[in-house]
Amino acid sequence: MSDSETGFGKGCHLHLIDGSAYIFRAYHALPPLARKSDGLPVGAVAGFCNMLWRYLGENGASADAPTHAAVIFDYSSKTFRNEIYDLYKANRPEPPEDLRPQFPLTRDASRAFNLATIEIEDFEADDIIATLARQAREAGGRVTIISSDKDLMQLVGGGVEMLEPMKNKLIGVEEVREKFGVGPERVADVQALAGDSVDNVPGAPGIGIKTAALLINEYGDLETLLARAEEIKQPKRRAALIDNADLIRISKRLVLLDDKTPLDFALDDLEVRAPDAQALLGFLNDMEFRTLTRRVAEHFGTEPPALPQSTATGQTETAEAKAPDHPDFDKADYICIRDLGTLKTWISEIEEIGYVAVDTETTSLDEMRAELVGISLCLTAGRAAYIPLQHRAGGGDLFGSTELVAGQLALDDVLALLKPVLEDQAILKIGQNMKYDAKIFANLGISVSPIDDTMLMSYALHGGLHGHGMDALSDRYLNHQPIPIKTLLGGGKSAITFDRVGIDDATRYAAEDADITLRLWELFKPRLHGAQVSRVYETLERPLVPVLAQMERTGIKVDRDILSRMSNAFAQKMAGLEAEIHELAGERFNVGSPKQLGEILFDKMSLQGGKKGKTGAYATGADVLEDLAAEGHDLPARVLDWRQLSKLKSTYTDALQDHIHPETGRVHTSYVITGAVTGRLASTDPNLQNIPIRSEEGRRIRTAFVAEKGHKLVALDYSQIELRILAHIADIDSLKAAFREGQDIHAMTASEMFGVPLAEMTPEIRRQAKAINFGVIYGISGFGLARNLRIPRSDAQAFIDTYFERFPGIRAYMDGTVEFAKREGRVETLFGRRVHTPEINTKGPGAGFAKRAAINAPIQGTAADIIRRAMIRLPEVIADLPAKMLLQVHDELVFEVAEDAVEEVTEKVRAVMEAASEPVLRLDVPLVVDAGVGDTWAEAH
DNA sequence: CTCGTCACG
DNA sequence: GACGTACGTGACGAGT
Repeated sequence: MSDSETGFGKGCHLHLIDGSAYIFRAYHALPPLARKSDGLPVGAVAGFCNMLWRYLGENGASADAPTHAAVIFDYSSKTFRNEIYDLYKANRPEPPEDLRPQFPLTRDASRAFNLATIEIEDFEADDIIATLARQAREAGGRVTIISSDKDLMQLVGGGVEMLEPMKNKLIGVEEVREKFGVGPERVADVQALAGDSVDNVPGAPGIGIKTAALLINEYGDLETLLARAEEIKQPKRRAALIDNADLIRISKRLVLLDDKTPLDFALDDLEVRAPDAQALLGFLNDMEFRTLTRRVAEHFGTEPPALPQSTATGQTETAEAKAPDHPDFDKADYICIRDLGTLKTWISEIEEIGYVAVDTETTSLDEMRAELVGISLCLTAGRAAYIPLQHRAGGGDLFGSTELVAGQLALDDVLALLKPVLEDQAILKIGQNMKYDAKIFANLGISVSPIDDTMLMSYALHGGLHGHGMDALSDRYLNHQPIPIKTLLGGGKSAITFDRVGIDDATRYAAEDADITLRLWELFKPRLHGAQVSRVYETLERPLVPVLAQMERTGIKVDRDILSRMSNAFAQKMAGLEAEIHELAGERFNVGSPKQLGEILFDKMSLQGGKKGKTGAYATGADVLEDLAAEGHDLPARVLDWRQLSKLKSTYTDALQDHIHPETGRVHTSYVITGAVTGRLASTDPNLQNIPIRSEEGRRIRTAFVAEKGHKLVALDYSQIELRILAHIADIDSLKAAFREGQDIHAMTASEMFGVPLAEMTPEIRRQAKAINFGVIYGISGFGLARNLRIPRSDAQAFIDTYFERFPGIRAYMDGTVEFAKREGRVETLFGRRVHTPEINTKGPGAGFAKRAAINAPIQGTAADIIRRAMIRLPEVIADLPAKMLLQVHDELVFEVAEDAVEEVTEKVRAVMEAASEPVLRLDVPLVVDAGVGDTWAEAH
């Protein structure tokens, strides 16, 4: 330990930059970029250089500037940890091909910036960082580790802190505690227990960070815990620790950073040096980074060197222009409006500007039950206001006070002033998930229009890349973490509603939401055009908001008595089955527990079946039980019956009753526009898109969905829409002709493939062809088809080969789509909706998923776009008819129609649906819509 | 709070 | 050459 004999000491500040993490960040954050002159991939290098330049800019002037700094890299993926555990990081994908040649270039870049550049064979960057941090700490200096790697959190404390580079967030002991539930010195213990699937650290099965922290806090440290594992009360936990003690100890050695890495230099060698203009400019110029070269040249007051050739423009610009925004939220100017004068001033300003960001605070996420508590507005970034309206005193008497807090404007007065603004066609109302706010205002007789929605803008721009909730968007695009609602409302049983939140807290929270919304809007709005998704946003996303809001508020009538009677019947049958099952098993157990069932079947009765998956539990899915039942075992057959009833009862007949609105007597689902990456909607609370129909027993549940007296339910659905779209996209003449002639498409496929004339078609052959047709839409694989049809894999593969031979255009479509996705990172529907496929160029099973998803997305997505177009047109078409649109189930729309108008409505809706792709898109195949009418949904289908 | 299971298109 | 796979969802109970 002679390394403290250097000049580094008290007053010194060492920055340690995790170079490898920077590279991966840069690589994934930026579009692929190649050097113009020779095509060398340099996107990650460009991003890396930009980061370093920004880093130097931010730190050079700061009072807390580092005196010493180094960039540390991983030497290779193999380290001493592989000696301890050969599977360490074994499932880490290989770096992408176009990244590999950039690794040495990033070292060159780091040196060009005159930063000490360190990598050591056999040791991870983390170990080197740990060693340097220890040395600096022992010498009395301070250390800042610039990285987001959670492993490094072990090092925090005693003058060492971390800086999360993207969010610019400091991580100290408190933040580590927040993340791991223990202090930095025990982080490795928690990691050893919890394991890490990314690095393939085994840990203890069934124990995550939460449980691990709990145990470590109770027993002090890992060794004590392992020594006293017998004392643990929970049998599963106890067993997990005792059985895996060795693995846990190995895990600890894997996660524990080695702060004794042999180094052949001293801290003093890391002293910060100004970059050498010549060297840096030379390197940047070599890389042909035009913008950065110019910027750096300006900084040094020299001329940028001449480029190797004059054409080096284009892509480099776009890549380098993507510096994240850094709005300063600290300066935010938020007010609370408590008098009408101030409100009027704000309103005149809104009228002048012509737009405003709006957000409502309410007592519930369910718009049908929510009460308005307050409204926030934002005019310009940083300037926002909150209008408290219905805050109530918290605590108080046992029954919950209903007293309004003083100092709030009267709801009616405020709405009277705001209604003209919210309904003014010349004022754009901007929201995040506007459907919610629009429904709240609709409850109060206000029809908000026109609107913009930042959530939908993000969906159009970034579908497939990430979620579109406000927290995620703010974090990602504004580098700002909004106040979590949990800090105001608490969690779990003791959670309060927003009306019980203090007005000061509410103002900070609500005004911030409107502020963030406005900032996101300013950022996204101009990007829509550049990304060529303006039309998608304007014609497929935004106009859907009022349509869905109306459908959701209308709801569908559900007959409680029918459900209740079915629930009782199911309960009786289940009890009978349960008794039989216990009898067959020879003991009582919870039939609903896959774990207990697995043990009964495979341990006690020793039937054939294997362990599965990460948790080590037996698989007891329907396919497994069906196989066992087919072998003549009664118990699994009974369990299958029991499960069906259990599902129907708990998910449908019981749960649906709770969703019947007390006042309307109807069920009001909520559609999530951004719910599926393909453009499909998702339905929640309750999900009305998965009401049973395939089994006779389940189908009866649809008899509880009824029409109002004097009305009928009319259901219209697209016939084979996805196969028709496939025929069009892949341009398959024979399929297109079959659809034009109205043939049975599965029979026709079977006939083509197996050479059976249509007249001699058997149901079995047709069934197989049908499975293949579906498989094609899903991105077929021999394995998948074999499993679906329960035939040998070789047979399935032979089917697929025959299919592709007969329909070569389909294979061409698939290959072309995957090719496009690999090149562009996304696929598109026929209407231009973009679905990103970030995983497609990775190695490992993820790429397989991404490939099939890429094949499926244009088909499923185009179908979704078409029904969206129909839904958007329909309100106007049925406006003067006694008909309401109630539900959408992907390819089906359900209406409630006065009896005497059924025929007219059906034909008008059918016409709109069948022509929904036009005039933008003229399909080579007809779209056919089937219709059904009845008193209940079961009859209408 | 995650997993297995199963309902739909 | 092995691996692990049909696409897209949401809700429930069990178990921790």
